[in-house]
Amino acid sequence: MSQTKAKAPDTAYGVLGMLMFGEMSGYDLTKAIEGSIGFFWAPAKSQLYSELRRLVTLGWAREREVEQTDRPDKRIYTITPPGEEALRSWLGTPPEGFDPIKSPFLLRLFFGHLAGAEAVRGLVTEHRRQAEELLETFGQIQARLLAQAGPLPPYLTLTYGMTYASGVVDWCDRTLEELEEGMTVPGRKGGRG
Amino acid sequence: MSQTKAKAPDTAYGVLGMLMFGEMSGYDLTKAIEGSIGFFWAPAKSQLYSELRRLVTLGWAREREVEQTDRPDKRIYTITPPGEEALRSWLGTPPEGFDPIKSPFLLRLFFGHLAGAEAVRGLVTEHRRQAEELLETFGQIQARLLAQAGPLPPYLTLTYGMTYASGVVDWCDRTLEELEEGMTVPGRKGGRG
DNA sequence: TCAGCCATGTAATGGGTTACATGATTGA
DNA sequence: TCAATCATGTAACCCATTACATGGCTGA
Repeated sequence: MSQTKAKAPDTAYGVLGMLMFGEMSGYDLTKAIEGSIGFFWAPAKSQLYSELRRLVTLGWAREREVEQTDRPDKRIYTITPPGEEALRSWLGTPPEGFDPIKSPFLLRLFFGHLAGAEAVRGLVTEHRRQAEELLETFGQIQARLLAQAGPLPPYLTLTYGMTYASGVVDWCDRTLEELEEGMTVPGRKGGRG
Repeated sequence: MSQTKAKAPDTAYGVLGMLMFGEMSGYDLTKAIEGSIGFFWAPAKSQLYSELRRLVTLGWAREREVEQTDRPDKRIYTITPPGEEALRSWLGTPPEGFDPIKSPFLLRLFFGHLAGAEAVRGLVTEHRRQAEELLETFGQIQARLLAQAGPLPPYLTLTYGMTYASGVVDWCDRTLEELEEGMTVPGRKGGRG
C-alpha cells in the first residue's frame, strides 16, 4: 500500500528527511529537530506523532515496537524506499509563493501610533534584543559546523538565518534613530532636517 | 458583557486595529487587510468572519445589519470603547519570543544534498526571483506612502519588509557563488582556495 | 449570452498547539 | 526526599485553510 504520488503536508516531508539520518523514535526526532530544522520548521510533539502515523499508512516509513522495562516502550521508525522516492520528488518541487511571513511584531508595530512613540521604541528595542540573542545562538552553531566538513545545505540555512537576524538588528538601529525625528513619514515636503 | 481582560488570538487584535480606520463589513476588511497588514498577517476570509463574531461576543465590536437589494445584505462592524481599550492594552504587551519563522524554502534547502547541486541552484534562483518581485511591490507602496505624510509605524513595517527582501536577494547571490565551490562546508582545513 | 468578477458570506476539513498522563532516574 | 528532567506518548481543543453557495453586474 505504499503510495509515491500521494500528497502530504510539508511537515511530513520534514520528518521523512530527518529519518534519512537513521531510524528514530518520536522522542529522538523531537530532539533531532530542535537542533536543526527546528529553527525554521518546528512542529509540536503531538503533530510529529501524528505525521509518523501518516508516514506508516502511506508506506513511507516502517514502524517497529521496542519493549523496554525501565523506560516506556517505544516505536522506532525507518524510512522505506518509497519514502525516499517521495522525499526526493518533493525536494524537486520548489515551494510556490514566497515564504509566508507571520509576524506578531510587525502586526503590533503597524498600529504603533495608537500606542505612542515610547511604546514603539520599547517594542523595537525588545525585538532587537531577541535578534541579537538569535544571532549569538547561530554563531555557536556555525562554529560547530565549520569544525567538521559536512554537507553544505544545512550550513546554508544557517547563513540565511544569520543574514536575516543581522538585517533585523540593523533595521532596529536605523529605526530607533528615525523615531527621534517624530512619528510621521519622512516625506520630502515640510521636513526641516 | 464587554470584557477587557479577555485573551484572544492576535488575529482578533489585528481586526480590531483595522476597525480603528472606521466601520467596515467583513468584505471591506479583507480588502483593507490585503493592502496593508496582509503582507505579514493574512487570515483567510472565513477566519476573519469568525473573529468578527468573537469580537461581538466579547463586546469589542458592535454589529449592524444593512439590507441591500442589488447586493447580498451585509453586516457592518464598529469598534466599541472596550474594544479600543483591549487593543491598546494588547499593543502594550510585546510578543514573547522572536517572530516564528516557518520557511518551506529552508526546509527543502536543508535536505539539498539529497537532491544534488543543480536542484539546489534552481531552488535558490527561484527564491531570489520571488524576493525581487516582492521588493518591487514594496517599492511601489513606498512611493505611495512617501507622497502623503501619514503615521510612521505603517511605513516602518514597509522598510522592515524591504530590508528583509533585499537581504534575501544578497544571500542568494552569495550562495549561488558559494555553490560553485562544491557541496561541502567551507572549513579551514583542506580547502584549496 | 456567457465568462468572469463584485460582493457577501457558510460549511467541511485538516493542520497544529496546549494540556494531560506516566513512571523511572538523577541531582540537590 | 523532593523537584527536576528523561523518555514516551495521547486527548482535547482551536486556529486556519480550502471548498462551497448565491446572485447581480460588466465587459467581450
